[in-house]
Formats: sequence, structure tokens, C-alpha cells
Amino acid sequence: METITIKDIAKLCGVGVSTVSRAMNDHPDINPETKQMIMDVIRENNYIPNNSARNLKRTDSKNIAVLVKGVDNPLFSRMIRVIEEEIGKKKYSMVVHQVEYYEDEVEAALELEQEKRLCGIIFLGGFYSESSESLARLKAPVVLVTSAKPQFEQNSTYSAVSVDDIRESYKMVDYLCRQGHKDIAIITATMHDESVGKLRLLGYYKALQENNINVNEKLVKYMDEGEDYSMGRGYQLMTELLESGEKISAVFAISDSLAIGACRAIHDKGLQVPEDIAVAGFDGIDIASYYSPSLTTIIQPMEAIAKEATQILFNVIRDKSMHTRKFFEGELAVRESTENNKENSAD
Amino acid sequence: METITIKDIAKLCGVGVSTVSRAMNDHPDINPETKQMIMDVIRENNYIPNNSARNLKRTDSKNIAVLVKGVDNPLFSRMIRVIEEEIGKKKYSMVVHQVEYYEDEVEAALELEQEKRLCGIIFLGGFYSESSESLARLKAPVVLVTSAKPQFEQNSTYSAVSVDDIRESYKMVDYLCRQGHKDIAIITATMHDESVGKLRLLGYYKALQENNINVNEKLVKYMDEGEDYSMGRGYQLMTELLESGEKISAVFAISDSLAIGACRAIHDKGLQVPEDIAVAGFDGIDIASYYSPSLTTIIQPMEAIAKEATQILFNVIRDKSMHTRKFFEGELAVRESTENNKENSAD
DNA sequence: TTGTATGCGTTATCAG
DNA sequence: CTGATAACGCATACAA
Repeated sequence: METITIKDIAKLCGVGVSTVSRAMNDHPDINPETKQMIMDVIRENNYIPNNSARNLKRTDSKNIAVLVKGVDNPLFSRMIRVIEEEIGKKKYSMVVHQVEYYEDEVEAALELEQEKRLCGIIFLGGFYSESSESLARLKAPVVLVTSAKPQFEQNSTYSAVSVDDIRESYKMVDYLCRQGHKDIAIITATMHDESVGKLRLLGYYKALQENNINVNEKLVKYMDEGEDYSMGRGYQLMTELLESGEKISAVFAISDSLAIGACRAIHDKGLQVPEDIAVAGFDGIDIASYYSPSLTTIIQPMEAIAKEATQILFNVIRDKSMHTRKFFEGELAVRESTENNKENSAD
Repeated sequence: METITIKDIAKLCGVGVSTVSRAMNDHPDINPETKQMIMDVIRENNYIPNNSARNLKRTDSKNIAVLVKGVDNPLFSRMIRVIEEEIGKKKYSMVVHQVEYYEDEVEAALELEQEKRLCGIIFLGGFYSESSESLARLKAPVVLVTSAKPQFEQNSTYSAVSVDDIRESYKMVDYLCRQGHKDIAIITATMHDESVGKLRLLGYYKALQENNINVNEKLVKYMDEGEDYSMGRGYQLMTELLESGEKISAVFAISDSLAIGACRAIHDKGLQVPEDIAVAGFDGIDIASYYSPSLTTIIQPMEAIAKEATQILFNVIRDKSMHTRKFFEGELAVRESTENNKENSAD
């Protein structure tokens, strides 16, 4: 089974290669009958054009790349689906690319750009401030999704859309304070995090401050390294927190997965959520509502964010409009894991 | 910022393009100093070779594609990591490609093959019997992982590695029977499923039969359509089961996500797991052990499976060895969701 | 050890 | 409307 090329098809059809090319690419000036005939032959022979050659030659690609950092983040699969749909509607095509935690997402994008002639790039997750300047090396317009870069100048070289992590985090911790909690721990990213982890921590500080609660640094539990927001990590960190001997009445974990792990850790110490310790998460993934107790969390409007991100990208690509920064509002979903059915309700 | 090519680098270095090419591709016959100098220039200029051109020219690619069907399956992210590591060790490179539920995985592979000159293909998940014959159209060796195709002939055109779904499913249901359960429901794939769903259902039948329990078809709950093994789906199906009025003492869901949804549905009806209804899952994903109650399940040895799959692929690629079918044993993890602490223990 | 020339499969240009 | 032909960026055979 030899590799079949456009030349073979041309020969089989008794036409020139350019005619075949025109047929495949929906060019306007071609005889409909000729086109039909060519398409038939193509189908019969299972011919698939070589994309490498295409990308090599093409000037105007319609490829939009989506770089995902952290596959395991269940948030992203939904978003990818939405993005693909939006991109499809506009007759562009999407290429998803998985970036490992230790890889540099911009570097990966750079390679993809070389390879696919991208006309647009969407980053899902990731992004430390380090890679910030290197973003400028990308020629295609960039939209950052959920990858917090708070500072945003006029004439930015990229767009960004996400929730306001500080505000949402504040919302959650403020809610916990109003529930009467004074000893609120937080399970957060690494100490050097410059991404959403930092922002959510800032929101935590702010809420405590405005509620006149002194920060107990022993209740701020940082991850050791790596950007692994897993349940196992949540379990481990919560266990350490519990064994520290500090008084804790509530825990805010900066992701739902961490929160689930924390719940189980509390359970395994013979304590109850929320009776002994209330737990709150962040993200609004499926498991949060199916867990027992169901998890209080900030629901990020992922579909809307994804939709807006692609919209902004198209605006920049087609209308050359300016890059923008858009914030979405998260929803504080109060559920069983913070329900206030203990002594607090008695005062 | 113009696109920079190998020619530019050659000019900058004052050498020919082939020398640059040799430097990049670790060719043996090149002056080490020249090579060093070239590599420096390349780095300084952030030059990235155009992969399309490379793939176009190359005869012997070292690209192995991993086609994943069902991103949301948390099982796969771990496997991908293992596979990448193994592939990296052998100095090959991996390209992951996401296949949507409605897409044909073989079609996707075919395109990738044209584009990347693949020397090997690994399929993760998916695979209905429909696409079976079309597998032969792929020129590169194929390994199916976790994508059950029970029938396996000598001289097969592909390899396959997975757990024996029938046996594992049998193991679980048999365990439930031995626990004294007689009214065991199953939450399974669509009625027309020809993949793991069917196999796991067969194991269920077999276990009931061998335990002399008549099958109550009303306890066999099929999904409606689509291959969505989500918690929401599990919740919905379990609710229907509960509202059917049938007597149920245990439920076996063919995936952990479905099982979690089922647990919550039971909870929301005011019943308890496992006291009123025992629940068992399949897969062994993280959440299974962190859920409350922790979930009895079949743990698939994903790392081992992934490792073996790549090993087999390399054997076929390099040693031209025959395709093989390898089964791994799953581990029955008995946990809280089926703990036998009610009347059963009294007889 | 190095440089030059050719071709990979496709699309774009331009002449019919 | 169609066909020949020149790029696209790179790797490689071959010549030096």
C-alpha cells in the first residue's frame, strides 16, 4: 500500500494537480462536475492530503491552537469542547496540544506556530510570570484563559479572560467569616506561585483583614512543589494541618480536588465535615456536587469563559481589534460542606 | 519578525545548510566546534526548525502517536505520562491526539499518519467493532489499550493490552454475591455497546449465573446514547433504578464516575451506602478512594498496562515481532461502599 | 568534514 | 475554467 499523493489522483482523474487542489480546497473557479468527479475518486481511493506539505505551502492557515496545561484538570475538557464548537462554526480548525507541567507553554506554542502556521493561540491554564515577556515572541494573537496575569496594560500583546481570582477567593473566605468562622485555614499553591494560587491567597488575606481576623501563618498551607492540585495532595496537606495542633474551624482549598482530599483527611481523623470543620473548594467541577457532603465552592462559568475567549480571538484575528481583559463572575455555591448546623447557629 | 529558516542560520554561521542540518540532527560526521558554534547561533536566534518541512522530507520518522478517546477519563492522563516517559527513553517522540466521542479514531490516525509519518500508533480507549477492519488501513503498527476487542486472531494486524473485562467484572459481581446480595443492579453502557461495556455486562451475567441468581432484566440499566460515563449520568440512571420500585441491595456501575453519581442518587433518596444499598465501581480512579464512603472498585494497573503497551509497540517496530494480546489482572479493592455491616452478617 | 543540488507533497501564480 | 511550474523549509545523496 503505497502512499498516495495528489499526483496520483490527478492522473487517475485525467486532470492537472492544481485542479485537484482546487477541488479539495473549495476554490470558486472550478467546474462543479469536474469537482464532483475528483471528489469521488478521492473518496474511492481513501486519499488524505499530506498536512505537512499543506502547512508548508499555505500562507493563510485557519488553524487555531489550544495549549492546555494540566490535562487532569476536569475543567478544561468542557472548555475544549466549547472552543472547538465555536471555532468550527467559523470554519477554522482547532489543534489541541497538551503541555506538561514542567514544559514551557510558550516554547510549545512557538513550535506549533512554526509547524502549523497558526492564526491564533489560546492558552488554557498554566502561566507563571516568567513566561510573560516571551509571549511577545509569538506572532499569532494570543488569548489567555484561566491563566491569571493580573497586570494588564493598554496595548497588551495578548488578551485574557477568567474570573477575578482575588475577588472570588475573597467572596468565599468572606462567606466563611460571616458564618462565624475565625480559624480559617487555606490550602494553596507553592509559596512562589505567581499564578492563580497567589491571587486566591491574596483574596484570602483580604477577606480575613476586612473581617478583622488576624492571619495565623500556620494556617496557610503551601504545597511543596509542582503544580499538582490533586486529591492526594489535598489529603496530605490537610493531614499535616490537622496534626499541627492548630485550632481550625474551616478550610478553604484553592481547588475542588484539593478540597475533596481535605474532606477525606478530616474524615479519616474521625472528624466530621462540616460539623467539626467546614470545607470549601474552588472551580465547580462535577465531583463537587456529587461528593458527600456536597462541596461548597466557587463555580467558574467555564462555558461562558471559553466562548468569550474564542470570540475575542476572532475579533483580534479578523477585525484587528485591540486585545482586551475580560473578567467573569463566579458563583458562590453554598452546599453541605459548610452548612452551619453546630453551635454557631446557637448564638 | 520574519520567520527564520535554516538558510538564515547557515548564512549567519557562514556555513552551508546541510551543516546546520547535521548539527541539529546529531549527525556523526561534523566538526564538534562547528556544531557548537551553530547550536549557539540557533539558540541566540530562537530558531525552531519547521516540523512540517521535516516530516515532509523525512523517511524514517520516530514519531509515535497516541490517540485518546475520552479526555475526561482521568485514567488516561496517568497513562499518557507513562507512555511519554517510555517513548522518550527510546529517543522517539510522542504526539498525543484527542479524539472526540463522535469522531472515528482510525480516520484520525490515518490523517496523522499522513501528516507525521508515524512509525507507531497507540489507541487509548474507544473502539467499537465497526472500526475493526479499517484498522488494516493503517500502515504503522498499532497497539490497542483498554479498548476491548475480545476476538483476537493469530497474525492479527494489531496488538492489544488491557484487563480482561469479563473476568474483572465477574470478580466484582461474584464478590457481591458472596456478600449475600441477591438483587444486584448494573449500570452499564448503551444496549448496542460492543466495547468494554458489553464485556463487563457479560461478566455480570456470568457471575449471577454461577451463583444461581436469576437475572432480573429490570435491574440492568443501560445508558441511553453517547459514551458518557459521567457522574451525572450515574446519578440519573440510579435515580431511575430507585424509582422503578424494584428491590435492589447492591449496584455495580461499570465505571467509578457512574458509581459516584449512583452513590449520591442513593443518598438523595434518603438511603445509605452501604447499609441500604452497596455500590461498586470499576477503574480505580483517585476519587474512588477519597469519596465517602470510599468506593469498592476494580483497580486497573494503568501504569503497567501503559508500559507494556509501549514495550510491545517497540518490539513490533524494531524487531518486527508478532502482534500480541496481553491481559493484566485488576485488583478488587474492597472498601466502605460495600462493607457488610447489616443483617447479612447476622446469618 | 563540508557545501550544492534535488525532491518531499502541496498550494499559489500565471499563462493558456 | 484549467494546467504547468515555482516555491514552501528541510534532509540527504553526491560532489568537493
